[in-house]
Amino acid sequence: MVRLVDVAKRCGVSVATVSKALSDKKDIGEETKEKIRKVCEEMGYFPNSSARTLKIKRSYNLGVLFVAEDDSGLTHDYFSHVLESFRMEAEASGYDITFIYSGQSPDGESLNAPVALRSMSYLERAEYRGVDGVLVACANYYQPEVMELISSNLPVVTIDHSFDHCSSVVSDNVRGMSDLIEFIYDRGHRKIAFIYGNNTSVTQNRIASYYRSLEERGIDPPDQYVRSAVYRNPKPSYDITLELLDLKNSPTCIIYPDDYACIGGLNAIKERGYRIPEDISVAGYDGVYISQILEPRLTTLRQNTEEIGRKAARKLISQVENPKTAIIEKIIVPGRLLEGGSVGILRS
Amino acid sequence: MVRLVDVAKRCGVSVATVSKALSDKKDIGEETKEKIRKVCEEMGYFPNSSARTLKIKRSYNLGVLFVAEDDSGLTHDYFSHVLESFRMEAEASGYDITFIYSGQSPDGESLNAPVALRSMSYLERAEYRGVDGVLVACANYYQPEVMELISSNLPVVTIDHSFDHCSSVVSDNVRGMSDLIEFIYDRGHRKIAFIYGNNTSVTQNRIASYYRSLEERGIDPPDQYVRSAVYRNPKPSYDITLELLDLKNSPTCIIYPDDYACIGGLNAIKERGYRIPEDISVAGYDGVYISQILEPRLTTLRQNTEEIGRKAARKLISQVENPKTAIIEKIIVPGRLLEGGSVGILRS
DNA sequence: CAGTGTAACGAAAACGTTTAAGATATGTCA
DNA sequence: TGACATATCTTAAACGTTTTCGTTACACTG
Repeated sequence: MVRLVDVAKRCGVSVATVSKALSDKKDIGEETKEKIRKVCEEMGYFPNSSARTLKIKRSYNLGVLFVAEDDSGLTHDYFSHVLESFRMEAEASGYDITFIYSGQSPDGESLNAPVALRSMSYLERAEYRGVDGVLVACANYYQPEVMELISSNLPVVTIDHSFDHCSSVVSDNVRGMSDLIEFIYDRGHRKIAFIYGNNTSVTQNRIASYYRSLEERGIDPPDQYVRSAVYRNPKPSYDITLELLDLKNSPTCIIYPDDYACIGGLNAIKERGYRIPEDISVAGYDGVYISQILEPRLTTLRQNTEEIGRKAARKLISQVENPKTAIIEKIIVPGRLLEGGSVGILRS
Repeated sequence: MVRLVDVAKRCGVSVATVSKALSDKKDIGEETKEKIRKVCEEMGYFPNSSARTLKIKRSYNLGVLFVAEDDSGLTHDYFSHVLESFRMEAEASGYDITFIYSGQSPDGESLNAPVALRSMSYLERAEYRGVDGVLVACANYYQPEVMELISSNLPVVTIDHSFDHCSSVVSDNVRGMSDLIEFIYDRGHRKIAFIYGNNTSVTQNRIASYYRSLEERGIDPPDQYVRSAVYRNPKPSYDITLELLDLKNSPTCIIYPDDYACIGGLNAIKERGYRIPEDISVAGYDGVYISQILEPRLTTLRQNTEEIGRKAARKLISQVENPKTAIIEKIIVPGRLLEGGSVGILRS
């Protein structure tokens, strides 16, 4: 590793001069700067981020806290897309990304681990690594550890959940659901069931929007039409779909918690020998890749994960760089309806 | 942030003593150690990783280089599972994870970025952040930048590609393909087509194993049965499937590059009005989640992503911690055949 | 009692930066 | 010409650790 002192020697100046030249301070002569830059290039100099972080207390490193409900972690379709986009935007601004997790090893037995690495909380971990800010994407925002992090004075941006003391980027679930209902209603459906996922604010918004959108159209769905299932899990949706199909007054369209759960429904429907969309219509949510390569393509609401990730990165970075002036706000990102072919036109 | 000097004052000892007590050196008295540990706990002391890294030149941080062919990055199903498992294992050993990427921002215009952040190569980035080792999972291992990293003296473990000067963890594609062929053959199929993906060593191994497994059974597949498509892309597989179905001597079973591509095939088959597995059989590869919730479940070869990620982490960490004695090796991880229901029994 | 060994701790340098404060030379102005 | 401002560079302290090398006190040995 070539250090400041190496290029200083080569240039015949002090390390301070080199340091200041590189950060373009105005008390260094222009031709000196030029020469230093040239030599740095030649020697392949790069600053040592640890030394730099230690001194200026800015690491240009962002933490990412990712705890999905089912431990799916990175493999979660929605979150991984958000993260990828977040990563790219952060990258473009010169930030690196480090995962944050509590260091509670199974046995506390990390033999070679750094000194005193008893389990840390998320916040402690973030401080230990000196990250400048943290992106929190997490199913259960009310864990004490998560709350501690969010309530700290570290810049934090949350995804799909809002607190009043930190910024958030949320997918517009209210609008998403109403778009879906509108589309389905316009195709003649009146008996629309909704199977929803785990209890989160996302789910609550979708349920509220479902009821409101129907109400606006003079529809009061029976209780049996609104059922609880599990995100990304086809089995509960499969079971409930069978029950819905067996109702005396069965729905003509079923909305699922997400595209994966929807596939459980598809299987139930096929099993009963019904065709989609001729005999019954279905709609998913998320618009994951798979939903658009199935036949028929799913009618679903694609959440704009790129935009969510990008805006989250921008917001977080702006908070890091302008701690005084950055505004705490809730950024709502609309999705887009993918028509697919799983919702049929109903005439009767 | 509470520092060493803070707990030193509180304990009435020097910082050196505290530092040594925490790393359990033998030249500190037992009761002193006990007291220091207690005070650290009370005050919530954690070391500053930057200072520590700067001094000891070990960051307890691992880099991850992820470049998929199609820029899917983290959203790549196979890699994201490997990474998740890698992360968990690293976490259990007290290591954090940071993404490595070249810092070439679109315009080189990261105004607030650290000093002199012109674009760095992967290696430079890794050195800049001081990571102890790097996991490389990447489609194109022959990019100069990737080669530079792999050829450096930084500990590196590669996934699904082997070089003789660094360790690798690879999925057993030879065995995987032969297991698949064996299963299909045993169910009576003799006309087995193989649509393969992009040209990588993984693909080459599968192709070779396909030919060899058939040869062992006295089968010499016609050239039209072995076709080139694209990983994770249903369209080419769709097109080729139609062509295969239209052959005079059409196959009774088609093996696809992966489960996603297989879905393209499924659509083609449905379009022709054939049933699976009654009229034609199909097999995927990977065993992704979606493949097991479709109806019929895909017959596919599940790659053991957890094991691959875990072994990669163990290997990398062992190389980091025992630079002298760690063995450079190629670790081969077998997959497991998932029977599914997409390969039927052929009698004639 | 002089010498030696050992246990327990501290002083200080070092890691590679940044930056406040100081130093030097040069130009400007009254 | 002396005072002062300005431009350019250097010195040195600081960031929070780790670790080498002392130092001190004490016990033991012959």
